[in-house]
Amino acid sequence: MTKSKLPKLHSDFSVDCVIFGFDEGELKILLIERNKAPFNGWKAIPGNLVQDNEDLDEAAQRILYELTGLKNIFMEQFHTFGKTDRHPQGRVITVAYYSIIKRTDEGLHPITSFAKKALWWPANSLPKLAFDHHEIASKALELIRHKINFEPLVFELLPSKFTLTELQHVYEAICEKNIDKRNFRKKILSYDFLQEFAKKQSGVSHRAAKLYRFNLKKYNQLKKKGFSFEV
Amino acid sequence: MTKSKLPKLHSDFSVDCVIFGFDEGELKILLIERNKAPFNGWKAIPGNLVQDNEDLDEAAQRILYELTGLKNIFMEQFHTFGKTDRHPQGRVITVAYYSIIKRTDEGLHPITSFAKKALWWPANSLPKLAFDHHEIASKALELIRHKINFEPLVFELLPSKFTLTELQHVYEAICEKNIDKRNFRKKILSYDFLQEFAKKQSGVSHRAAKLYRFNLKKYNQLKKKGFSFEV
DNA sequence: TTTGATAGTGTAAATATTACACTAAGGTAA
DNA sequence: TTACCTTAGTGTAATATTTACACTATCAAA
Repeated sequence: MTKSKLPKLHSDFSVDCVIFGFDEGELKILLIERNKAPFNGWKAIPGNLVQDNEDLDEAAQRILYELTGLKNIFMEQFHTFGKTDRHPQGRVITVAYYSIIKRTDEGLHPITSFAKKALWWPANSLPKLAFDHHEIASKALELIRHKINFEPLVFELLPSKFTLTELQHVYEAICEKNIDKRNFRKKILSYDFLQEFAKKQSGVSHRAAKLYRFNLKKYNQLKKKGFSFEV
Repeated sequence: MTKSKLPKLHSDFSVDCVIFGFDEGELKILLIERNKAPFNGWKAIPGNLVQDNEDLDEAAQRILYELTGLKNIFMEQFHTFGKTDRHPQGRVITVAYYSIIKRTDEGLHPITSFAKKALWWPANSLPKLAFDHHEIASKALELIRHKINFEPLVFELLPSKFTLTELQHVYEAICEKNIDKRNFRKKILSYDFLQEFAKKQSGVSHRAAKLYRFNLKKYNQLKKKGFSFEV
């Protein structure tokens, strides 16, 4: 059998995008309300079939945009879900992606009619979800709870200027534990990848806190030298 | 549109199994020699198409067995590779699994004619491989180099009775670094999940070393308490 | 000018990590 | 039977990291 006579193979598979944000002191997950069978009207993780000419990463970008309006979100693949009965229309496996972003409500609306709307939901109390999306969301949550201790994910959740207390609160909310304020500050500042702004916080009715930004360049330099981030 | 009238979806996708073993002081990877187009005669990671009625994990078990004769190997999914042009016959994504096992040559032979033979190859100097299997193998290697520091993978590579020196050598070979003997022993024994046998090593022409075994139960107890393994 | 709220800071004790070199045991060969 | 070769097995002091813990500083609003 020569190469050119081999039978053509065809596949249907999907990607699902688990997007986390942080707001009102808690971790949120981005859901859509489906506008299409199966599971019409159900809440779901934004996801859809991959096109034939599309790499998986590209598909994730396109699909997230079409269903939620969010663009240029860096997502990383974390698991592929493939139970035989996970999709009522046949054998469809799905490659799940995750990302962590600064929560925004601007431009948060579906571009196609596939979804009725897009909405943020508390990650700790998921509603009933379409397909096996509960399993997918849970696995993503577990993953970021672990990763947050070794990678600078939290800075994706915060605005570009933040106070150390805000930073600490994000850690505490996601890991569900209390952290000693002095030790936290000592440690995070010792890494030397946070940069102080000249201007302080304003508009608060108490002593204004210093504002910081995350210096990715410095972080990467440190990382290259074998430095290991841990909170 | 009601659920029952939805179009049937069909998929072709594969799994690939990256299996690591340890022998002659170095890490080995299990390859097959393909006996089928495309890439007839090439070396490849054992892998094949998933059947419609098969979960991914089951498929990995079946395919590894058919291509290499190995049975009941616990494998874990680690990444899905999905470039549009990765398969000459069309759009086929592949879910890659990895495992780490005690190297064996008994029963190491293909069950089906899909593979000419199965063989161990040094993981650090991969030959030319079919498809994108070089990328898959490299990613798996990177993964286990990282995981070995946080999970008790090494005990999968060793016989059930081993000496501390043997254990140390596995770490040194995989991480490509030297470890201080006294510090290594102090640390690994302090975790208290190694159990000493009454009988010592035999058949060596020097002082016989104590034999140990890995106590998974104890390890899991410690892990539950929030203990974190690190070498 | 007092009050309330959060920012910001230091130290001592405990623990973990590192660097480092000799003696012990057992088999082999002279 | 002794000397020797090879690998097993062990301890300590110096340094670095982690933990626990409580008060003063600043600012705005009342």
